[in-house]
Amino acid sequence: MAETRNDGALELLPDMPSLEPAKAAENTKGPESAAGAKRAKRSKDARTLRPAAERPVARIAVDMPLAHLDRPFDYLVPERLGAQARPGVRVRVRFAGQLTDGFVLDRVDSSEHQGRLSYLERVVSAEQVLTPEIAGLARAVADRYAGTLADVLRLAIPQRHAATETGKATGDPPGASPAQDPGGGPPPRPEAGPWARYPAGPAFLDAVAAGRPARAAWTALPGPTWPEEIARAAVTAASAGRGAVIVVPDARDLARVDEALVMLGDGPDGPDGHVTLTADLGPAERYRRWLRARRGQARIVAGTRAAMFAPVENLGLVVLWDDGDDLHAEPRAPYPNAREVLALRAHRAGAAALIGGFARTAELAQLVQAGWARDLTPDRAMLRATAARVRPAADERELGRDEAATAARLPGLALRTARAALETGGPVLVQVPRRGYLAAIACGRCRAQARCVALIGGAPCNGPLRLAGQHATPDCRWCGALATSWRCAGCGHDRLRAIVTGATRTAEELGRAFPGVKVRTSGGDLVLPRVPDQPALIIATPGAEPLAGYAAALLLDGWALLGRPSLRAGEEALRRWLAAAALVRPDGTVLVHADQSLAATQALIRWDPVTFAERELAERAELGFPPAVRMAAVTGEAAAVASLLAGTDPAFEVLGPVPVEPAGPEHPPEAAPDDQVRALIRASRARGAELARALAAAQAGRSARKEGGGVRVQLDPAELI
DNA sequence: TCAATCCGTATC
DNA sequence: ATACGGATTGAC
Repeated sequence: MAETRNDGALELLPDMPSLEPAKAAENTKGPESAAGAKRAKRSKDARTLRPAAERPVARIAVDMPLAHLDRPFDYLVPERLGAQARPGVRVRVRFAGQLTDGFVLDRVDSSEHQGRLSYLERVVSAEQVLTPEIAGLARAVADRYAGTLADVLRLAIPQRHAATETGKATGDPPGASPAQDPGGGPPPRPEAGPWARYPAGPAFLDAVAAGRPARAAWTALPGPTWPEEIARAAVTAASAGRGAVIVVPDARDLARVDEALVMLGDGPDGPDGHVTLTADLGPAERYRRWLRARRGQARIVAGTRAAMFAPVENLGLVVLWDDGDDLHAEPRAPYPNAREVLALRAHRAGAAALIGGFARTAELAQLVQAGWARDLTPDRAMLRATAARVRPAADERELGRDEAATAARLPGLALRTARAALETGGPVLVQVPRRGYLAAIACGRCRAQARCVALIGGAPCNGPLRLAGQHATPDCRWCGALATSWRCAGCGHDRLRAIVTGATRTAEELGRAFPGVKVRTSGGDLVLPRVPDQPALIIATPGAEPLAGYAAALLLDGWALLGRPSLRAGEEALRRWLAAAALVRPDGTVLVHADQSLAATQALIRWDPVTFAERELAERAELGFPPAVRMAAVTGEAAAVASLLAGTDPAFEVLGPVPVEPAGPEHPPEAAPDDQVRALIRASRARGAELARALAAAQAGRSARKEGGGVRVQLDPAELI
């Protein structure tokens, strides 16, 4: 594999002649130092070891987090490891005198390196865990995000579990059952199933079956069929002898995709079957499943975020469900997003891509606008037949201005809608943005928000108070202190009123409004997977909605979703609403409690996420925000950020730096350490790669000069404002 | 004159 | 990050 990279980082390094290690031998009688040991080891190696006859040089990706050392290093392969040290295996090498982990990227005839090469210390295992495809992808992801290959490889390759490699620990001899033969003859036309409901659905499946790299920006029809649609696409790829990678936001979605794959006859762990990967598997099980994919025993890998790097053989399709979910953003450096990684991966591998959900992100709209992906969306007639009717709960009480009044009671229309739906015999979903009882409370007289007066280091904590139940004592969301005998700091009043009503309180109120109707809550620690299609009120926080065929959904407190101080507030609100509305039967009703003049509300009423995303993209272009442009966030101590900015091309537009979130009413002070600043750097999309390269070079320079203070570089961070 | 310490540079 | 080599200090 050709491990080339754009060498912005290397240009900063002085081109020093290598040291001749010859004089090392003279010094060996010195004190027993590590250095002496290293020299002794090296010269002993040189005397006793011979390089392998075939391709004696191994190019190694060393597990070294330093930005200026992010390049392959060459080692000699000793004769005894000649057969084992194949590309992709884990090795131990002596690097700067230390034994370090690494991967063999390639075996070559000779090295460009001027100095003398060390020998590989040992091959950890013969398993070729780093495939050429993943090695290339990891390099591309590191470059895209101004990060290091070592960081990406740590995300991509699970920890080794030695016993699992031999199969002894699992009692699961690989390849024990006979494999069905996928080859032979032209691919039969795949059965479209639910894809027949999309104008471009059958054509997309045909392309996957034929191995063409069709790339679809998918808007899923409401209802429970999306897992089957994903499974059909994946099975189509597998039947054509290609691999498929499916990434979903969480374990719940994964269970549904898993179920759909089984339903289509793709048994888990079976030959040519699929495996599922989640973060909560133990190291042994995780490695076992991952190895099944790597060894070509499972053509389909479905999993959460980290599965985006799963090494399936002969990749033919990548699938990403609900690409707007923030769980798709990796929180560890270099902070890659599953959508970007899978798009990059499909592009590099010549694989098809199926990316989307009920909603559409501005990022996916951008991929369509750029011509990279094509719309895979239902037509209006099919939508009308499938989606529930959405109505706004126009609110007489000045939405948003008097938050307390808005949150305190349910709109009358919502109660009437729920009552009518319950009479049809189905469950009613009530989506409430916040969990708990009262998530925020205020003085009953002057309406100032109730805040914590506990002293922390001499200063009042000032955190927001909440109420865990009707008769509970208010406690602080930041420090947890109980506010016994609370009194308003402003006016001295001692009665509280609600500002933000949570799911628990809503459940309580609905229970009173509908005596005799079963009320259940789902959210937080207790998520109900599914509820029966019987009259009941199901109160859920966004993302925790139990599966059911709901007769109605009430989407409450939309202002709380839309009012968040985020660039993506509208997009996120629509995404959560559509996810809930998609669970409602076609003849059911959805009531959205939000200002109907807002674009997100309109998009829900018309069930038109595509136009909304296009408009969102146009607005971001006007504001100069991603994905219309490429943006980097640089965070750290003021001096460190300044030095990094000094090391990047002054031609890029720099916003800031500004102090990071001065401890404000929204976040506890600990979340924003003093002296942290953040700068944003903006580049046109055309210069995006250049920006990443410049930032990587600046990081390399800082690392080479051992400048202190970490600087976090994030490209296109999810939350800009 | 020798060793202890600091700096700069390289890490195959 | 270490780990070196060479320069620089400081005490005999």
